[in-house]
Amino acid sequence: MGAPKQKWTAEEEAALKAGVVKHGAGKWRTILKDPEFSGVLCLRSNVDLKDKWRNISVTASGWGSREKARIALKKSKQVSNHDHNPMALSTIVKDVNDEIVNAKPLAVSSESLRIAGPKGSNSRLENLILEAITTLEEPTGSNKTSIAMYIEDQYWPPPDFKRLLSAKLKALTASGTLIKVKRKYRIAPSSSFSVGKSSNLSLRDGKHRECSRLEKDDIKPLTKSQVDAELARMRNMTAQEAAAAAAQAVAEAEAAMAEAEKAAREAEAAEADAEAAQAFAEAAMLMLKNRNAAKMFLRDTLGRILLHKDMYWSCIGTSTLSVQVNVKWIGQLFPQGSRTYTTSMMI
DNA sequence: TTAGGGTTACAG
DNA sequence: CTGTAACCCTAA
Repeated sequence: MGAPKQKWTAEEEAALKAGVVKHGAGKWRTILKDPEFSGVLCLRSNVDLKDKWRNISVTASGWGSREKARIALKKSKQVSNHDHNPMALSTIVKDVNDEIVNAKPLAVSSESLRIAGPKGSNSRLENLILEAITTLEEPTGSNKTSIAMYIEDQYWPPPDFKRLLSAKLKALTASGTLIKVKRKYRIAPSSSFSVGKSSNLSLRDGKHRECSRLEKDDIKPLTKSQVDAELARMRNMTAQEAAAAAAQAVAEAEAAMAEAEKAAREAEAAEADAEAAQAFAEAAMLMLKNRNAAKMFLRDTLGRILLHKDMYWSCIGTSTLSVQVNVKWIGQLFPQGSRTYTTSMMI
């Protein structure tokens, strides 16, 4: 009953090889998460990568470990390479790697879009579909075209993707994961995906660990303390470093907002998270205010820089900074679909 | 998560 | 029917 066999495209195979060159064979999960490859390999799981690599190794060398047992019974006619060598690929692959990077430098993808599925066992495509429907937030559900457009926008699916999508949508509807009404798909209420309970959105490791639990009680101090730390560090920075730090701050905001988005799915938490977003805007403002170099940074870039699709840093006149956070994710509670928080400050 | 054995779909 | 590639199962 499974989905039809999904043959590997040349692009996927090239991406896999490039990934192995970059991270090493066996680091399948790492390769999959690498933004450089995640677009092309969006429909593949780590196990898929592993299996495909095994196939490649077998056919390329005629000597894969899987083949060893069988080869004894079989032909001895192959005159080619003697020892097992995925390495032979590495030189070839290096070029392929570059090709891919140049062909489509996937915009260093926003982590916020990556929503971890409820379980790892779901196929990649299934997760993408759920992610699309969730993100699109269409009240009556999303039709196949919308879902396809979302996925194509975020990733780099193979040519036959549409067909696979149709098959998968059908299967998910049949299994009750999705509900189909008038050619539009919604996530079934019972699906654990829509109830952001145990899903763990993986933030960049280390210092952000505190972000991974955003409860209404600790979110505010958390955001501020983060920024305070940034502030302390920025005291001795050059203009460029300050600019980088500002960008970093936005990245952290993005991560925080991604977390908030998840929490916001529970109606009660939504308002608290909105406050958190505003708190962050204020804290970020403080950071910029206390740093002259940040002022230069803003001026150099014409006074208005889009740092994030939902966060704007503006320069009003020559002495006032404004931070604007557009909170879309509480659209379920607010009919207009979004709410904007703005704070301004003299610098 | 990964490695490796097993199973299934598909092409020739 | 046979071989191969994709997919599944599960121990570690």
